Amino acid sequence: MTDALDPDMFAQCANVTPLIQIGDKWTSKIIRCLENGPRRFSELRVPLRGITPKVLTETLRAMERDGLLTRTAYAEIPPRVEYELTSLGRTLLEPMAAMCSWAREHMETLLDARDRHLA
Amino acid sequence: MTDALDPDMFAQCANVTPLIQIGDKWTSKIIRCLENGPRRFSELRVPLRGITPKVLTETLRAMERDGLLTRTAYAEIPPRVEYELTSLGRTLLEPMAAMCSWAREHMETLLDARDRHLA
DNA sequence: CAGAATCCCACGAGATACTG
DNA sequence: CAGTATCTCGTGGGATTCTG
Repeated sequence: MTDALDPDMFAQCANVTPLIQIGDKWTSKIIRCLENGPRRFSELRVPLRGITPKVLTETLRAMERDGLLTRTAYAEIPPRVEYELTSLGRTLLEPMAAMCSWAREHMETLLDARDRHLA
Repeated sequence: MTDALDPDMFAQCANVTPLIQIGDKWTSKIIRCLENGPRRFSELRVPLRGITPKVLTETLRAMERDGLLTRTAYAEIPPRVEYELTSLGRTLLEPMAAMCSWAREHMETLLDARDRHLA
């Protein structure tokens, strides 16, 4: 059902994230990663380009605490843990879509203005 | 035309801002402050509860650089400076409304989950 | 009034190494 | 594989003081 995450799925978002953000630096990206179903810890690390395990753990714990996602650990070897958006977490997809839409429409204008100001 | 800003206009947003944010800590609040027309430096300081002049200046300069607002200085004594949203800046009002709407609907649920997790 | 100049600090987040 | 445990550091943002 869920295909592998695109390693470059955030390549275009480099400038967007600092301007419009949900939660901390990584929260909104994690939400997008979980949009199509549960994902494993290692799976998330791929598109989140070089996030350290420590920071990923911290972020996931905070999101779990806020009821945005659930953490499910399977007693297997090797261990497997899956993260999945809750219904509350999924409600964030809507405002996020609005922000992405804004970014697609206006981000270039903003970056142009910024560049012009450097000259 | 524009009434004075409500000093407590952000009283309810204390928990919302850290979760959903545009730009840095103050940007989204400044946008709201300018929603109904131009405002002066001192006028902005009121609802922005204890923002220091340095930080306010930095934030306004960054927003000006990004083309979100314009700065107009009048050669008077005492000096008067007005800040006003550009059309680009006004386009942010729409995604902001979506986020505020989300907050109104779901923030309590989130804070409940957070509280429950502390127990 | 609208800032500029300094000084300062917490904390988000990265690097690195280790483990059940 | 899915984390912990430390250590470290940049910088966003605050406090304070001064000025055209």
